[in-house]
Amino acid sequence: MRKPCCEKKKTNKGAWSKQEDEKLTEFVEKNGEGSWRSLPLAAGLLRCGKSCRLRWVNYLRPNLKRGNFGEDEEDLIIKLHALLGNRWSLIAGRLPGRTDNEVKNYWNTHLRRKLIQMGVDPNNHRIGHTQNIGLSKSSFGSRKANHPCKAANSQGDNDSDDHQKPFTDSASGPESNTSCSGLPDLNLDLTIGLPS
DNA sequence: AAACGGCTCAACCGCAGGAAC
DNA sequence: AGTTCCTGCGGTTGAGCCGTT
Repeated sequence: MRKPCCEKKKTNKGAWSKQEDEKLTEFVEKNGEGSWRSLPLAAGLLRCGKSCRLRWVNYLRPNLKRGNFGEDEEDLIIKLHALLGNRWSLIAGRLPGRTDNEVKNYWNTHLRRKLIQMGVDPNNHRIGHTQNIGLSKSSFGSRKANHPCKAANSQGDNDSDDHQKPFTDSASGPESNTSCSGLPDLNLDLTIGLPS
């Protein structure tokens, strides 16, 4: 059995206080990101390392854009989701100043509904198939091959995909721009850079 | 003004992958 | 080669906010 990520009884949970934010910010600015597991102790925080990382990444990190998504951002998210499925970190990587959590929330609260209203199935981006709208776990399957395109194409190493590999190939193959989704030409330059 | 219901979003949970040993 | 540890990811939850009745 793997150890729990932190001593449950000794850590705070729930909303972060201002003091905790300050401690975390100060520590990370001084020592850099990483070593999340040992960070809480070193920074004097009664938090799980995971929780610290999340707080930093989603809220405290500098250069975070907060507030409403612009139309261009919405558009990009929809297009990227059609290609990548629920790979929020990859999608967020294309949106400067946005976090995966933010993108995921925005998708689930706004964009999914918007697509449904337009008669587009948010799961596979096909027009007209709006059944199984609920975000069931099965709708995308496991973390890997969690998109209809991937599932359909997942022979060989098609799945080793993402992180460093440019996307241009998957978007420009023989079936290129019409992609699996039946969407019209997305015409995206999806060369993925390393997330900063 | 109070009660209610829906919505939003920060935070948590569990899992998987890779690194380190 | 096998095991353990750490990190990152996606799914889910729940407190709080806001609009409606």
